[in-house]
Amino acid sequence: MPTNIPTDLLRAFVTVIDLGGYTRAAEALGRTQPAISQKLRRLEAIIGQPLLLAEAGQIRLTDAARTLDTLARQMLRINDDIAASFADERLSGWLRVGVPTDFSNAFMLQAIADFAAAHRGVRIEVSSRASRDLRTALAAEELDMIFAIAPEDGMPWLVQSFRVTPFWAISAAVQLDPAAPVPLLRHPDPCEYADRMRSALRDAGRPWRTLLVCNDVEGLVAAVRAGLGVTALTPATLAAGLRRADVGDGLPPLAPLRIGLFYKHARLSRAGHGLAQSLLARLI
Amino acid sequence: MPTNIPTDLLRAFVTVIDLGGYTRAAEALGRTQPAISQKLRRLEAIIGQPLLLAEAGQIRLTDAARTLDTLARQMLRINDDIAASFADERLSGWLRVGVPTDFSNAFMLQAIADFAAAHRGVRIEVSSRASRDLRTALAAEELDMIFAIAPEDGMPWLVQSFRVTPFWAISAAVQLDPAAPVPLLRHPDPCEYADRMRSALRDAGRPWRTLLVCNDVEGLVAAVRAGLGVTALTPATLAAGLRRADVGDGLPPLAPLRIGLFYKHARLSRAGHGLAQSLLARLI
DNA sequence: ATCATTGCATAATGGATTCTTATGCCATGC
DNA sequence: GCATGGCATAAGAATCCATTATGCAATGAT
Repeated sequence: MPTNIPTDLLRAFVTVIDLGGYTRAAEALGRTQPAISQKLRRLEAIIGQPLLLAEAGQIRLTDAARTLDTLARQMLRINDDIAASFADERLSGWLRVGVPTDFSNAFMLQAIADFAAAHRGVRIEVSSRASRDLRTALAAEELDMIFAIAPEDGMPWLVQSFRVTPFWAISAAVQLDPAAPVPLLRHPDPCEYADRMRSALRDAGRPWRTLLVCNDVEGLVAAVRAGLGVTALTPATLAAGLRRADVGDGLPPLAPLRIGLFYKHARLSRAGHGLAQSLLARLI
Repeated sequence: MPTNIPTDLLRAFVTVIDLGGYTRAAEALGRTQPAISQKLRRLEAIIGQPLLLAEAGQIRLTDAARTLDTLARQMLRINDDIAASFADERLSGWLRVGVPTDFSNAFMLQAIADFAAAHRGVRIEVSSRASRDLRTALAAEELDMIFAIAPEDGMPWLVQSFRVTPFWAISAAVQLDPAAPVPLLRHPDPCEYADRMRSALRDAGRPWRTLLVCNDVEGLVAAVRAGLGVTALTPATLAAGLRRADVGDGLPPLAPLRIGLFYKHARLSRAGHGLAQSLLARLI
């Protein structure tokens, strides 16, 4: 007989974190402040460890709380999926979505566009920046929902993550000279893909030369297609005229990275949950 | 303010399905039969639709119930993950795990072996069969937990699924003759990979010839390495001496398939949940 | 330094929820 | 025709949970 963790306790937990206080969480959830206090206490009793430390007007998370935070958000996402599956209401609202520059590709935009087409009442504003800027923007509530690279050691507001393995892309018409340094085309630093290309080459003892630094993926793809050099792409960004390159071309495999969906449950509208569900269904 | 779906209602729901009756579910959950009845009624009130129809000693699921079943199991899996995260107990027991023949590769076995090494009290018996046989075995409770190909139209006991995109593998030393029929190495029918290879070739108007039919992946890989022909592999099964082949080699892309983890919540021990969690963390 | 303010904890009460016991109903099978 | 197994329903009892009222600690302003 497994332990059932009441959903409303988890909801209270993440709401307190999202809104930074018991009193504000109580307002948002339509309860009084002592009710939230008791919910947190009951949750701590179930978990068997303290979770939130009230400290100088700030909420501090224990280690257990950080672990629970990620899992609780996953569980609430499914809860909201269930609710949405049977609600059958017209979604509407205004959503500010952030995607990393190196992932703002046709695939993601297509998925968002499809959702927007299916829910005409939802206005979506997509903003494309570096992952770390996206996380700052989510914290500051300038964005409602972001996809960003997820640090392996965890980070607040992570709802779901999935692995993406980048690979080398080269023009279909070109063979790499194994004697010459690898001609690298990449995004400007800081960039997870650039990091992975360099560390893979470094580990393999293969020299390289950066030939082009370009902000958007389309530019890199065009340059690769023109035969200028190689870059790291993902299955979603591999375009016509390009092929994967691998050990056969003298290029070492690239380490996988982890993309995460982040949002604050207490801040996201039903339309936001709908979009999250729709995107994750296509991504996983 | 979103709807919180009480975890215990979902637990009752899947337990009734898993054990095929209210009375048996009541025993398993340590409640009386009317308590389970009422839980189900409350869940139906939240969902807004009838879920289970008692019919001739059998439980029949409505369409809504089938939808809910998958999501409820996902939510309970996370619930049990949370419980396991803070329980910190020695796992022990006996687990019968099923993996599809075309997925019983080193990667999966390694992951299972790692878990077994970390939890010495758990004895694991891995059984490798065709996906459809695995599902029958799960239904008959000859297996506790299976990975199997998930039909797109849903199927009972699906807890989590993820996409796998197969690709063509060819010996690194060989070029395919574009004029000749594609030399196919494959598993015996029924096989999802074989289906995908044939339908991709058929759609592309490319003729093929089956050169070898072999039950296990290792045999196919050896044959591909020897230069006999091509087969469909996944990232986890791609071995040394092999390379991906793609449109550049005259081979059309293969359709992705969906692998699912299936188990009956009411039947799976804590050790089983631990293994599920451990495997999914490495797969997603 | 003092006092008001903000924010969480705690106690006690009332109400709502949910379990149990008791019982009824409807199949199926002998 | 009657017993049996299995779910539904009703009513009482126990539990759970939210509220009001109040206390306490920390912060910040005068």
